[in-house]
Amino acid sequence: MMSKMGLDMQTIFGQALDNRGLSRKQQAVLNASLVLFAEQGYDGTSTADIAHKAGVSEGTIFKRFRTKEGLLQAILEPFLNQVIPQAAGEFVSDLADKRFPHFKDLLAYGIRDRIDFVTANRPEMKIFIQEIGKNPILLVQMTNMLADALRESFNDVFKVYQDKGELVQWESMRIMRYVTSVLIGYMIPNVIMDDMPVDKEHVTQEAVEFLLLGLTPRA
Amino acid sequence: MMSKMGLDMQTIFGQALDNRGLSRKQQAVLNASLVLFAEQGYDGTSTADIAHKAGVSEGTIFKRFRTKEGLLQAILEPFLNQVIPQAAGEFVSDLADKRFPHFKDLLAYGIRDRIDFVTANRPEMKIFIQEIGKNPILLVQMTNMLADALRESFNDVFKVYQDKGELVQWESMRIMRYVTSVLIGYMIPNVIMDDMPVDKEHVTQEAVEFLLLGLTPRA
Amino acid sequence: MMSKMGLDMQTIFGQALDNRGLSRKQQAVLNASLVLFAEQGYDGTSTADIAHKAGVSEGTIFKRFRTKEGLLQAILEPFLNQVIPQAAGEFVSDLADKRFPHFKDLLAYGIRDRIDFVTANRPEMKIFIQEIGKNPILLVQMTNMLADALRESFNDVFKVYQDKGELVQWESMRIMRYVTSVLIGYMIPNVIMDDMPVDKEHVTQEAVEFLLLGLTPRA
Amino acid sequence: MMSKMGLDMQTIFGQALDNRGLSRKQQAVLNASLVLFAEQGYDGTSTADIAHKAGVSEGTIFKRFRTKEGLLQAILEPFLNQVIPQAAGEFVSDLADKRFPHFKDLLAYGIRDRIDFVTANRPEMKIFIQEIGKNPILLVQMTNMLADALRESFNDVFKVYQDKGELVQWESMRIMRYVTSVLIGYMIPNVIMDDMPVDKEHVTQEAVEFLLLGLTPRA
DNA sequence: GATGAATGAGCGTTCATTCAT
DNA sequence: GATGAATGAACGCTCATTCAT
Repeated sequence: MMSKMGLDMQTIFGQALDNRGLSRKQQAVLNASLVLFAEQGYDGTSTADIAHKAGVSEGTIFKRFRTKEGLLQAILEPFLNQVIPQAAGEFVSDLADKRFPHFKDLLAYGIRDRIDFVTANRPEMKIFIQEIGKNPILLVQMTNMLADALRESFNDVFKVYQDKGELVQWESMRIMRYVTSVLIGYMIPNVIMDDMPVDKEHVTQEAVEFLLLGLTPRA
Repeated sequence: MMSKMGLDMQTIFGQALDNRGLSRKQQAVLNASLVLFAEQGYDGTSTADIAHKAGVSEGTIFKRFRTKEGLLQAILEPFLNQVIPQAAGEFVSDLADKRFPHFKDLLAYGIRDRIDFVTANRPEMKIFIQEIGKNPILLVQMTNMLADALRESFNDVFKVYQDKGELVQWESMRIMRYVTSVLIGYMIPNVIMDDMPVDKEHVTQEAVEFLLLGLTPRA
Repeated sequence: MMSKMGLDMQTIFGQALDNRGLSRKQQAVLNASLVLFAEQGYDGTSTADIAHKAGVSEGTIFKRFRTKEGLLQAILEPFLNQVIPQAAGEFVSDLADKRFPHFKDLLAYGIRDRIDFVTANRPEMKIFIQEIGKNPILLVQMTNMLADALRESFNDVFKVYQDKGELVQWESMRIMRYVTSVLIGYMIPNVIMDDMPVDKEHVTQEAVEFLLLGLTPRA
Repeated sequence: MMSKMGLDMQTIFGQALDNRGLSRKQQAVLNASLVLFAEQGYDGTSTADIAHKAGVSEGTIFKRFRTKEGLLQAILEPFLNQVIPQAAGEFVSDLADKRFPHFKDLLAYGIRDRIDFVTANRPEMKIFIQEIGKNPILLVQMTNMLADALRESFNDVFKVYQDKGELVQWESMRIMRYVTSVLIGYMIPNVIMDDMPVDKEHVTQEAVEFLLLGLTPRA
């Protein structure tokens, strides 16, 4: 299901591809690209590398994906078509549905959830981060889209706790900025380093402790 | 206004280069590389691009810097081994010298100062960020270096306010993590986008408000 | 006339190449390299020259041969490891099979045969000579290889005539040294100069006359 | 003193240089070139290598020698201006002066002498051999010059022994060819390999034994 | 006379892309 | 649809040569 954000990736990437309908070989190409782009970077990976790892000929890559850039898009497009709905619509409605008794509970749940999300999408994250360096517009577009899509939903979610006096009366995007910043601060080394595991409970506990302090109004 | 720490990167960087006896043309090569690597990435910049922008022949680049990689190192090495440690050391001793009456004052001063630092070193920052994607060890090295260099100093600085009951009793690196994360959250778009200015006072005021809340012990 | 030893280098060389599955274009690359390396030397020949002469793109060279050095090896390796040992082995067993009545006959036959061999492999010879100047170990390796392979065979062949009193009682390699030296003395200008023909019968007659004198025991 | 052969090197090399009158730095350049060209070949040696080994600037090389090719000429020209006179005029008149009682004595003396000569000029020899591969005309020119210059002198020297019945009645250049070929056969590995010493007495004894046999008329 | 920074043409090599099979 | 040989433009880099000091 498409998120209600109506996030049209065509807008970002032009000819987005429907990855469903890919043959097994084409899937192998996509998997090989994902791993190699994440490991060695987009520029550091040759189409010959990809073809070899995927066990196909070089021609096969271009038959389907037209250009090397098209391969990158085929990787990032579904990532952005799921990341954004999930990080946005599903995530926030999930939070709303849960009707946590206290903001603290919501925070802990949300942080654990996002740690899982990042962990599950590490290669795509890494590729995305590297691409942002070269194409910064990606970052702004995604940020703006997220902001537009989530502001109202988070307004609603947060209002409950703000009314209870459990959450500062800042606008929801400012609150999200701090939560996100702290989370990123903990996760960046884990995303960038392939072999650095994350202690989910420890991170969650520390982050919640700090954020709760910073986001709870003083008496 | 530049921070009074004397954090003038032009000065530090310039001296480092003078020490190497770089000629005007080689300086031009370094400047062109700095701009182009930041704008288009290392891989996206050809040595012909650099030579053209610097107004020199391609041979001139290799005469002094041996390889394209050597050019990157000539940019990052002084940044990592001289600029950052020096700036960090000066920063923390500066904070200690100032003997701010309250943690709030220290926080505001420090944040403004680091915004200036980032602003003054935007191209190097951007190149560094991009390189981290390919060579994650850089990140670990820098983090460890800074942690080793600053832990004790910050322990001392923070202890004053912790004793006064103005600062939570966390270890200094944890406190720094949150300050840094929040600051990075505000500055990343500014570093990555060439043309996105930062509203220093607004960012300082917001960040201080949140961090003060999150780092002040509850009654 | 080609020697009946079947010393058809085209055949041997060609098979070696076929075994590698070289396409027609790659064959053209090898042929062009052979001619150009012999004419202008390895260093004096650019890969662009080779590509142009072979009627292929420069990329084609590197697809199969990896490096320019690889091209040289693809020429010399079969020459050294297949052509020369095979030719040497066939040569000596051929000499043994013929059971010439007198050493004089053997000498004349062998000299004519080796003149044919050198004539048929002039380009490879020339390249090999030039490479020896840079990489002298090649010479030692080949000399040792030939010595090991041929000593005993020549011992047997020569013994017949030594027992008859037609050949001095020196060890076979010393005898070979003189035959080879004289032959080389006659052939070197022919190998080095592209357009200098050799008068096979005249050389044979002169060389046989001298060698016979020098290798026949005095009464 | 110029040899009486009147060997005008100008003819071969155009602008031959008078190496006398070279400053100490220029001599250092020449020495460095000699060693490096012999060690790594002409193409394998850069002018930067030479300048560094000679302890001068690159400009100095070109001030005096115009081009890298000019350096090669400055090395080979005196070699050819001494080698040829010495190998020719002085050598042959020396042989004549000695008035050896038997051809055998002349042969032994001459071979020892040429071994010494080759040993003393190994680097130049090696460079010359390498250059012949690229510029075969050098070989023909030198061979013809030697032949023209020496034929009559050797005719005279050899006639003494031919009249005594100690030497075959071949023309002197044919006799020289065999002596030279055998000597070259023994010396080539020594010239090409830097570290391969030559057993002068052993070589002399073996070579004389064979050549005497081959060049003495049968009863 | 000597320097060495600078040059720029040319090199070997890579690689995304095409296309005949 | 898949192949992989072939392409050719572009790359990083070398090096003989020049020239202002």
